[in-house]
Amino acid sequence: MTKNKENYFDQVYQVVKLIPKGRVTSYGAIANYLGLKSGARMVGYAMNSSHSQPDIPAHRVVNRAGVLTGKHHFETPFKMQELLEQEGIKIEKDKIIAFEQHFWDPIELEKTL
DNA sequence: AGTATGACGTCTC
DNA sequence: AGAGACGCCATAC
Repeated sequence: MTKNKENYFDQVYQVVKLIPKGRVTSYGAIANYLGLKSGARMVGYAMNSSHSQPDIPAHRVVNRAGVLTGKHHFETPFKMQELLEQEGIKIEKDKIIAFEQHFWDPIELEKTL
């Protein structure tokens, strides 16, 4: 398979789809889980490509500060905040309140095993 | 084909 | 302690 580019792009999609409802994670957390400590940018960029994926809750992925940096890439800049609020997450000034409280890390998956 | 930029994060000065 | 620059891999022009 020469064109089988299972980049960590696909890995990111899998992890993002595994994010439990009402929980959020950060780009760095995913990158760290995949082993890319500095590849946080790629995680976010993968989200940009997430338009090719049907079930990518990109609204559950925010930056390290819990800020909805990518909200502008959604259907509407308010869609991201709306989706998060629907899951019980409060947002203020595009920032998640009690971010660490809703923070979820893919590492917990293996840790729970 | 090469350059520039990007939904971030960490290191260094 | 605050500000600036770099790194990561891929896509776009």
